[in-house]
Amino acid sequence: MNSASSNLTTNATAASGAVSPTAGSPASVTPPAAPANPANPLATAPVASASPTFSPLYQQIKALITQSLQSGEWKPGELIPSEVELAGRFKVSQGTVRKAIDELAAENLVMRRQGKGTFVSTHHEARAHFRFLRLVPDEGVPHYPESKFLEVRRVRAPADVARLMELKSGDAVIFIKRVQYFDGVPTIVEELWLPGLIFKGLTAERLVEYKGPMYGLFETEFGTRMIRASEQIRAVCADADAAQLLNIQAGTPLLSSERVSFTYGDKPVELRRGLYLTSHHHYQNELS
Amino acid sequence: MNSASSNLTTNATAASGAVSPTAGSPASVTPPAAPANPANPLATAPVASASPTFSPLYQQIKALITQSLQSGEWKPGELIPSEVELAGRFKVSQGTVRKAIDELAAENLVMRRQGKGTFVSTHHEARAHFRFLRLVPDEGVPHYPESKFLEVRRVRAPADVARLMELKSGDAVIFIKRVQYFDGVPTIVEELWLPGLIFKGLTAERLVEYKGPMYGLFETEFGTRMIRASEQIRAVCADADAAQLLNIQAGTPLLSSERVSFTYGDKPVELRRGLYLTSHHHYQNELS
DNA sequence: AAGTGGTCTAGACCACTTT
DNA sequence: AAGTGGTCTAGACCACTTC
Repeated sequence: MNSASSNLTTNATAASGAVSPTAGSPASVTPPAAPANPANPLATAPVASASPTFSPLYQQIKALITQSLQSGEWKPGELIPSEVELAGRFKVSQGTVRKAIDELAAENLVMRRQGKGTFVSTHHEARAHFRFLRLVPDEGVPHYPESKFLEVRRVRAPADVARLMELKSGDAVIFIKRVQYFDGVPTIVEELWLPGLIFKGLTAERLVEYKGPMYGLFETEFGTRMIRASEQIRAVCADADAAQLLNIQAGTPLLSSERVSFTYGDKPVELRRGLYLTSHHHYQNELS
Repeated sequence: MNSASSNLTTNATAASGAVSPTAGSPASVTPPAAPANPANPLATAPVASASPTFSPLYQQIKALITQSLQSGEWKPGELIPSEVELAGRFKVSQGTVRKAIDELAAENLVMRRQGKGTFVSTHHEARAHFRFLRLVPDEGVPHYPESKFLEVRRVRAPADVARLMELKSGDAVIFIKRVQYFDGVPTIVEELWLPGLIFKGLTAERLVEYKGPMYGLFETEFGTRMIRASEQIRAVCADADAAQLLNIQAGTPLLSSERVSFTYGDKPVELRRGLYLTSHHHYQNELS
């Protein structure tokens, strides 16, 4: 319909100059020299009252912007077009674009910076690092642990892993096992499962040479950005393996966390099972 | 200044008719018959550039509304005045009131319902119940546990409790100990500390006869509404006392949670220490 | 000075609820 | 029909950043 890629439902494609809802006169019905003709694009379709698939314009704009984020048109860390430009592209007002971006910012998909513009969020940022790392020291300031990788293998997904990641049992996955150290003290034993299809070229070497959070590497090297995660936490006893790796006695109570991380479209792209030693650290959570 | 109780800083008191920023012409500089003179109330004070205490109008409105919530002018569950009415009261546009309420809704202080109005949030709601209860069964739907109260006493605050609740060591506090049962199975042992001053009339009888979440009782009977909490989670071993109460062996790993809850103004009003049995339940957390 | 996001206003109309 | 919140527009000006 429109020159731009706009594809707004039901109403859309209106809003430019003079598009009448149904068969009304082009730009009439408005007071003489009044402020303006809103050219309201929310005009419902001819007979479509009780619209079944009603979606506000700004939600449609939000979806379009999200598509551009997902497709990589604007990459993590980059500047996205200004509100004015997006408004022009989508043929809506700046206020509508603003509301769409407001929600994206609330979901941490983009970050606004007054005077500079709106940027695609990235895991390469101090700010983002602690959004998914909730284990903090009882004393002192939170900081990032060091990793030591024990295993990186291509395997077939066990049934339970496949179920949580919405794969088929036996699908190719990458299995990673590592220990994390805070100030030299082993504190976390972690096992990760990643879809083999997406993380094809992931090797132990790349993991080792990469400094910083793994989500940063995933985002940069594999174009897969984690945007949300769901975590289940329990208390368990250290088994012999964990005890040895964490240099503690078997039977020591540990925090067990099972996390499924999602990328755009609520697609699960990581299963992470961790055991946390909470003698000098704790899992910090804000309820609001 | 104003007829209403408005007390907006720096700018305020403008916005009615024609108030010029400094010494400019009353209602000039605008195009001939243009839409309107916004009578912008954000006009900075005469020489106050780089304003030290700049606060947007809607933040000031938000603070005023929060005050009314805190003072009990509008009680939990009640309808607050409409956006139009508040706009009139504060002498600002509806859009500004809307933005203030948007933030209050995002913080769960109020709830908007299209066509009906904006309501003060309350803990007497299925929706709110699980905002602070994160322990859910591995199988089946989340539901609320039953309580059995073991102790309700007035005591003097130990040093560690006083510190976390911003009281003085030795201040009067109410101590509560209870066990919670899911489907008859003891699963949570909890100790609560409440400021004696606020919860003066709280007795075991009232706790026992009250059905539903304690935060509901606190809100209704003591006018204290919990709006936020900070939680620290660890894994520990069950001691003899917990083992007996939960009907498990001493040494069984348990989730330990220490929660400080806050009311308006970030004032701590509850310390809650819980031990959770996570054999058939888990602590559910969404990272976003 | 120009460009960006941030705030504020005013007015229109839509969707929903209640009378 | 009236009232409420929800969406959309248009325009003005402010605060911040960069050139």
